[in-house]
Amino acid sequence: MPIHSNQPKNKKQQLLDAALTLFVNQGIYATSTASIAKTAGVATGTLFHHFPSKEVLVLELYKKIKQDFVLQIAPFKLEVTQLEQQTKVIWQQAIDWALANADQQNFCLLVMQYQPLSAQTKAQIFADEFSFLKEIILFGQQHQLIANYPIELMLESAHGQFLTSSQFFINNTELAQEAKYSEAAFKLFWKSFTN
Amino acid sequence: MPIHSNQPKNKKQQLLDAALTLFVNQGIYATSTASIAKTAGVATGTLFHHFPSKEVLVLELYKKIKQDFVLQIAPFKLEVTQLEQQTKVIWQQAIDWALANADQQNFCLLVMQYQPLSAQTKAQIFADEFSFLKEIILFGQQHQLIANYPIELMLESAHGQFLTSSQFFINNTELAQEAKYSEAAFKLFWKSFTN
DNA sequence: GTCTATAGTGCGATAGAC
DNA sequence: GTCTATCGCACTATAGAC
Repeated sequence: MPIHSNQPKNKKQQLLDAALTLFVNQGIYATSTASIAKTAGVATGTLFHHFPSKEVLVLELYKKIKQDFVLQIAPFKLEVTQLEQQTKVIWQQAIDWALANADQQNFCLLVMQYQPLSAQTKAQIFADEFSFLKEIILFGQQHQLIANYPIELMLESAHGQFLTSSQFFINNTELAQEAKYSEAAFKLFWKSFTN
Repeated sequence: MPIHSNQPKNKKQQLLDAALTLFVNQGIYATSTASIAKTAGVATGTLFHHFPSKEVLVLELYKKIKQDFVLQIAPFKLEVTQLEQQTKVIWQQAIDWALANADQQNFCLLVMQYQPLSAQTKAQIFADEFSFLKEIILFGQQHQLIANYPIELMLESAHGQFLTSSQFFINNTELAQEAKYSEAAFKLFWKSFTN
C-alpha cells in the first residue's frame, strides 16, 4: 500500500461510483463526462486519463457489475428430484442481488438500450451471464421436467421474466418481503417452463 | 381537399415518419431535430412550428402508435369455455402487429427508457394500453382458470412476456412463421398464469 | 406555414503545466 | 496521475423575411 494513499480509494473507482449514480438517475446520454468528474471530485482530464472515451467507461462499469452478479449465483450439481427447488434457490439469489444492488440492476437495463454499444457486444455479455440458465433448461428437458420448446426462445423468455420480476420488486420494495409476492413471482417463472 | 395539396401528405406527417425511422436506427437521444427536419425534407424552423420541443414530438408519435396498436386488438365477449383460445387470438394479434410494425414496436421500447418523459406519463400510457389484459386476468381468476397471484405482478409479467416474445420474433423474422416457435411463445405465456 | 440564418448552450475530448 | 484551460463541434430553439 502506498504511503500517500488518500482516504477515498483511488480516483478511478470514485469515477465509476459517481458514474453509476448519475447514470441511473439521469440516464446515460443525459450524463456528461464533466458532471461525472465533478461528482467524483476529480478533473475532466483525469476521467479521460483512466477511460479513453465515455463509451469505454460505460462498458467497463457494466463488466464489473456483471462479474459481481455472477459470483452471487452459487453453482449446483443439478439433481432430477431437486430441480425445481434448486432453480428456486438460484432465482431467489438473483432477485436478492437485484434488490440489494438496485442501481446496478437499473444500470444494466439502461446499457441494454444504450445504442453506442454494438448488438454483438451485448449478445456476448448476455451469453456469458446466463450460461448457468442454459444448463438448467437443457438438463430439465433431458429429464422431461421442462417443456421441449426451442432453447433460444426459452433463454430469452427466462431472461425477460427475471428482468420483469426484479424491476417490479425494485419499484415496490415493501412487497419483496411478502411471501405471497415472492412465491408468485417464482411460480409465474417456473410454471411457464414445465411440461 | 385544398387545391394546392402537394404529393407528400403534409409536412407534419413527413416529420413524424422521418423521426420514427431515425429514432429506431440511432436512438432518440442520438437523433437531432436538425437531422429529422433534413430527412423529412423540411427546415428546422418548420419542425418547431409543429412541435414546441423534441419531447413533445416524441410523445405525440408515441400516442399515435399506441392508438393504432389498440385498434388491432379486437374486443371479445369473454367466455369461460373459450378463455385460452380467446387469449391466444389476442396474443397472436398483438404479436402480428409488432411484426408488421417492427419500427413502431422498437420505438415504444425506446420511449419506455427515454428519461425526459416522466414515470407518471409512462405509467398512464401503460394502464391505457393494457386495460384489456386486466379484464382477461380478472375474469380468469373469477372462474378459477387463472392463478390467484397479485394482479399488479401478473400485469407486469404479462407485459414483459409480450415484449420479450415480440422482440424475439422481430429479431428472428424467419422463425415467426414456424408453428413450433409461435405455439411455444404462447404456451410459455399461458402456462405461467394457469392454475 | 415555411424558409434561412444564427443565437446560445453544453458536449466530448485534448494540450500542456505540474 | 492530476490538474486547468480550452478547442471544435453539434445541439435545441428562436428571429424575422417571405
